[in-house]
Amino acid sequence: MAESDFQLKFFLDNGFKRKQCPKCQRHFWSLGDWETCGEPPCEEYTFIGHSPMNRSLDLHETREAYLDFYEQNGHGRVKRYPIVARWRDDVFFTQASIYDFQPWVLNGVIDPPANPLTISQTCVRFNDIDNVGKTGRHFTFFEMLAHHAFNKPGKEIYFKDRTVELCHRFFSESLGTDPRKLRYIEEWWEGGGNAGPCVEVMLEGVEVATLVFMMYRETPEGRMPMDMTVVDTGYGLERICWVSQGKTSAYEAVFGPVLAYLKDLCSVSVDERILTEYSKIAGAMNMKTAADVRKLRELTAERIGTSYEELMNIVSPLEDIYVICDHSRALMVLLNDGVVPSNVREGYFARMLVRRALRSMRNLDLQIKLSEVVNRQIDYFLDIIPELKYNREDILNLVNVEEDRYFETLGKGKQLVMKMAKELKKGEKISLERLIDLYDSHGLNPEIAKEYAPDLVDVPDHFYMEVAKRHEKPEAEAEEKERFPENLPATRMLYYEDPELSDFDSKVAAIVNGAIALEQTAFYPEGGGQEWDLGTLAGSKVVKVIKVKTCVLHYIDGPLPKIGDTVHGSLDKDRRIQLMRHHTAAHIINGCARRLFGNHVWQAGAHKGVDEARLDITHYENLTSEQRDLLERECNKIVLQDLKVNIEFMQRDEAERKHGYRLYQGGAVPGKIIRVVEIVGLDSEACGGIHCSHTGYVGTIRIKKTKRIQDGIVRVEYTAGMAAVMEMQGDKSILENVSEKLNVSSDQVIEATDRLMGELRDQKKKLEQFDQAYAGVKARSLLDSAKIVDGVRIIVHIAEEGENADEMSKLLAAEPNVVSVIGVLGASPKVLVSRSPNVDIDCKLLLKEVMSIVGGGGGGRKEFAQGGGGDPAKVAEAFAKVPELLCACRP
RNA sequence: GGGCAGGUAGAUCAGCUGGAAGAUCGCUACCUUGGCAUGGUAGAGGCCGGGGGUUCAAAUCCCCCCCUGUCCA
Repeated sequence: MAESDFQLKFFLDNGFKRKQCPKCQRHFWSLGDWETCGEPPCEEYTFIGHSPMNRSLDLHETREAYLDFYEQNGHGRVKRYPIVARWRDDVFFTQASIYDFQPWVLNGVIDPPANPLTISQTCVRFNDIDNVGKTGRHFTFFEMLAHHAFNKPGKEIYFKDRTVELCHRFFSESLGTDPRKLRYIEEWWEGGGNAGPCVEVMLEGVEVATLVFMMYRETPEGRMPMDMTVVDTGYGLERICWVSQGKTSAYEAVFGPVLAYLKDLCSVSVDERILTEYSKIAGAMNMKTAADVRKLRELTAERIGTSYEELMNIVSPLEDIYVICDHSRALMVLLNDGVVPSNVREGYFARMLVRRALRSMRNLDLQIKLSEVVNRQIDYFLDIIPELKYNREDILNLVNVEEDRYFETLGKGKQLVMKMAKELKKGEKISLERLIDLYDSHGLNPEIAKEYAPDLVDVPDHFYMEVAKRHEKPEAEAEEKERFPENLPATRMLYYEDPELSDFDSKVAAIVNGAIALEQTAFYPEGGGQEWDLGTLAGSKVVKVIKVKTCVLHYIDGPLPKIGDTVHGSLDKDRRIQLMRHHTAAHIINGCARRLFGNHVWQAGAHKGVDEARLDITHYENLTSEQRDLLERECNKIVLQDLKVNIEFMQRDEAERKHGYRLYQGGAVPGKIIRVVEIVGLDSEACGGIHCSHTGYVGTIRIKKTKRIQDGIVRVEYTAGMAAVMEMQGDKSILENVSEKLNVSSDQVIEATDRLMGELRDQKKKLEQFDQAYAGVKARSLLDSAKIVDGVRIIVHIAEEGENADEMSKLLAAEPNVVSVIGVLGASPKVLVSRSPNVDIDCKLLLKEVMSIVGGGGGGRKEFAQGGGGDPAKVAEAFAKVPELLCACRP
């Protein structure tokens, strides 16, 4: 970072002065005469109770004011991108407006939807979730207002000067802020592999915007200048709204009717003075643990001259209300954009929101369902996120399902706590170790555990840090990806122009990493879960075809041609057709599943091979066999209706207007122009795959099996076309085979199998009965011929074929005055020693003596012992000595 | 993707450092009563998630897999 980075013409021409903050040492620019940079903790909030703006705006008005201003100033207004960043594999959620354009716009693959552009991007961040409700300014869900400009060489839009000017004019002209109140802090920004100078915009103690000027790229060789420089701004919608209203916290400003509703339900009254101080101190604090929160409260209590407890009584219900507002809002957007709550990945965050919100509702003793709150959020956002209208029912259903699941978890947790309580000694408490266990393994947080057992649980301040410690582990190393050179030649994709084309000629454009890049190709590369085409190229077999950016690379099993050679390519047509059928079938299944089960159904992954294919969909429970068959019937109805499949390259805006965000099923590429595959009346997806022109061409669709591969995701295994026929024939031959073996006709197979299984069970039982009876007879005869020593019948017996030694041993011991030693010969002999309860002999000792002769091991109790191993030939010898050994085993 | 907990009768769960699979509820039949609630007696119901290993012997110990729950990214 250099001083020259910030010597902007705009600052210099307009009389801005550069100063250094004496507290944080950073430099800042302002028209006003300020001592410090203005950012907490160097300075406190100064707007609460008296907004610096000339009008008070609610959330929606603030957003509109912003977008309108930039639209008036030559920016294209762009609709928000989904909150699930499906176009990226490095993050789950959209966390900033620039995410919308990474990596595809920034790396130059596609053009931005407008340039310059303005957007209000829905974002969600979970790293500060513990601060939500407490600091007055942290949210999980928020909107980032932004204006972006992408400057390509020779096609400059604007950079630092214009950016700062626009920002300054927005606050001063549009919102009517005294321009002297704005302070611009010089900073440096790094992230996502890019870097550059940035300016933090401070207003009355609040950072209302950050203006980033991306101009460097981090590479293994070091920091390099970017070909394209980017204006990346971020304005906090919620913060601007807050400042404009001058309320005690951002929550009071942005949550609107939902906050009013909850306050009304809980009948909380607010002392503005307390909240103002609380908010000011919170603004200056960095809170990490429960102890920090307590410190915040103590400081506030001290400042306003009240006790900690009194302050708690006022503040904590409000905090819970804020949490509910925030989480219900975030949930609404997450669920609307296709997240299904689960225990992994994106879904976990939705689950976390539900559970945390429910916990707060519990603290407040609210007797309503969470879905009721979400429902009100939907009302408030209906005009901003129009899809909510269609998704409302589904969103509420998901919340209800998740709420029920949480109560199940709580129920189980309660049982566990009760069990632990029983095992504790008097005066003992449940250890920290076990509390962490309860939370980490069973989802029961210690606050609730304390509710179940108030006297047995102490929750330490550092509890969640202890949990975090458990998860500290060396990170798994990332897989080394194959590197390709920059600037690969773009390939003309003949498969899009004519899907029927199977033979073509092309010049070789380049040889890259042992693969051929052609000027044009009919070979479809791996993509969208569809396997690549096979065939021949330049006289050799094609092994693999992939796409890197806009270049298709062919790997062949043979000598490589030279650059500039003209080569002939020929596809395996049958394979291509089968892949097409499976791909179109995937869209049909996806569309039907959504129709049948709800709008939360999205594609979560897919694979289309030749013999079989699968589609993973988001859904909260596995399909029943009835649902599976229903889905299969619906899909085949679509096939029989022979619907038209339209494929069209469209302007992104137009495509979204026509089809909505449903387009982005398989990881959408946000470009200016997208390829839309539309099954008329059923499903439209942005998709690069090769498809059938009509659904009838797909042929029969068979849904083989559905499986819950993880919480929230159901895998649908299916086949279509010839693969389905092959499978049906396979099933037929299995049935034939079985009916032949059972010697019945195929429609009697079920009956015959039932009968057979019944017979088997009866036989088994009869055999057991016989076994028992035979053992009884045998035992009796052994008793009759037993040697009697001192009134005790001593039975020493080597079991013959068919005798049940276990049973006999048991029966003998049930008679009075008996000691029995039974041996079973075999590769490894076995010895059982038992006695009547009234005989005082140590069976274990006796067994030990016997086994010391035979050679194996054994063990047991005084009443019964068993052992084995050793030499079977020595069993008889050992048994002959039993009478004398017996004397040693008397007490 | 990683960590942790769990999988035993229809349900809820015991089963300790390996040694002959249990309780409670529910189910069936019978007894007690004029009938019901109930009480009593008897009975049925188990590949101890699957596969491999150690051992004379595995529900129990070890490894792999499957399933469920949970926490973290």
